[in-house]
Amino acid sequence: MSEKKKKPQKLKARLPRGFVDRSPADIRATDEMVANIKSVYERYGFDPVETPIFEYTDCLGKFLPDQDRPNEGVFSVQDDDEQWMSLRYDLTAPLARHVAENVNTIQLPYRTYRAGWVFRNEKPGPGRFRQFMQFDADTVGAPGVQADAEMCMMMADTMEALGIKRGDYVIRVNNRKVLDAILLAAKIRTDDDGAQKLAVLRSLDKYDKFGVDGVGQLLSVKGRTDESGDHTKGAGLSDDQIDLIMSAAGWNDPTSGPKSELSDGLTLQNLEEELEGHSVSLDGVHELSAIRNLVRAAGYDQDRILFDPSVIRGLEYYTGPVYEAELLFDVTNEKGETVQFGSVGGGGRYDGLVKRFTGQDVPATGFSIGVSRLMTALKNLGKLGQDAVVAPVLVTVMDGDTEALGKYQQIVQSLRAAGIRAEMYQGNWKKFGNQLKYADRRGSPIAIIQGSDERAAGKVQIKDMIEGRKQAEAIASNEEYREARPGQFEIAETEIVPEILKLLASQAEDRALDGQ
RNA sequence: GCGGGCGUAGCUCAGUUGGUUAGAGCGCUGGAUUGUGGCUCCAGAGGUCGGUGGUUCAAAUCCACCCGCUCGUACCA
Repeated sequence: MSEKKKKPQKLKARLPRGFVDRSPADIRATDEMVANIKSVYERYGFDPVETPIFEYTDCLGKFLPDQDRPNEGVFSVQDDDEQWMSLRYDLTAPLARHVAENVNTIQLPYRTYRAGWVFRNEKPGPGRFRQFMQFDADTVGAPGVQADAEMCMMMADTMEALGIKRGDYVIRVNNRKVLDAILLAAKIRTDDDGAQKLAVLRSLDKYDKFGVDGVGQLLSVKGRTDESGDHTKGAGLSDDQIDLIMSAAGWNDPTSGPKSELSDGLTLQNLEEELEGHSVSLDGVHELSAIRNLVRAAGYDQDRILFDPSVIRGLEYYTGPVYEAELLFDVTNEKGETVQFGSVGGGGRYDGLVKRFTGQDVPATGFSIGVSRLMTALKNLGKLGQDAVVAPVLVTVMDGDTEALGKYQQIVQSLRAAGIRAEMYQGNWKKFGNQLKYADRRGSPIAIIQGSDERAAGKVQIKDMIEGRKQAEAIASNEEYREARPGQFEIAETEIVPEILKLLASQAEDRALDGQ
């Protein structure tokens, strides 16, 4: 056998799927967004609180099946005492734990917000990650629908604070009790552990995606087959049952429902009429009407807050009003395709979540914004990163002796003291060309050059990198190019700070003009 | 989870019916040029052809399984 030369196996650098490294631009955009959201919540009188990213698995939710492996979908590890801990998958369950644990010291109603990373161990997709940021606001200990109405208004205000125009978003509101009443009226099976109920809710949730016909198929016995030939089993309802649900939701009436001209008053009226004849509870409808009256009185019209029976949200813990924020404008992704963006946040009333710990009723309502997701949309809308951060001014190094280096440091510090981003070149200074190349690639607006001649004369060369690039286009030969030193001028050392400030201001002005 | 498509250099891709040493462009490094980015020219580095096994005299190419990416679907606290 011929001996193949064996190379040391290089370790493959790789990121677990569904996770991303965040770029400077992303981090700055997120910070900007989070600050905007925060200012709205603060104005509404909410205070921050933060919980750790790990919790004991049993505190996270009631979703733990009795298996030796904690629920799929969450990242879990065992502590050294063998207790299961999990990375949180939302911010609501940890908040419920926090409130339950501190119920004696927390003044209810407790109005609180927090932003944080959450983790889901699921299949990632475009815009869906296994680590993403949520920004939540909750009112704990508030039983009335006023609290829900406030949440809806605050969500609407948040959208606008982020620069999303009125009409480009809508807050859709529904009520879990309404859904329950409709399902009761339609005589959905109750002897199957809620399987049919879940199937029906999931079908209704697809209204946005598949429309009336698609939902009808999903509700029926036969189910729905998509383009790829994949078949989804139906919920098994009769035509009469489907009819009842459709007409309660108002989907067989073109003047009602979410795709109409936003006539949510009709939707509510229609719901009430449909449900009245079936001797089921009208509480849900009445709650929705109350929310409607509250938000309308506060000036939030149906172009901002709209009632929509297709809003389902999480199937597990919501007990009353549920709401979600949807973007209405088209989002184009980096491949140039138009993407149906849909919901960027949502929430609802979860009256049972704290009670799991305390046994006492602690009604709560809150919502969550998908920060990463919303950021993608805003980026595409051009609402973020408008004023990109200008790269630092580069002080180049011509001589490596202590005296010269000291001088460069002194220049850098004087710029910094004046509030100018500045840095001294930290690579191999002996290749001067590389220093300017570095400045160029890095996007530095200005390079400062001081060789021994300049130092002796108390002068520095200021090189306007942007102007230099412009002038270079007219120069063909490299010799001439070097000779010309485009965009460069000499000033006295003492003038560095004012000259740099002046040049930066003029560059900023040029950028502003270009942008128009 | 289920179904389709794809996987060749850092990136975008070519690679004939299975046939010698797997190529290009861009990028990267060095040089022309010890104090000036761009342009131009020269040179160089960089590959387990996603992995494993199989068929064959011979596999980047054919087959099986696995992994990854991607599209649809299911699930989504």
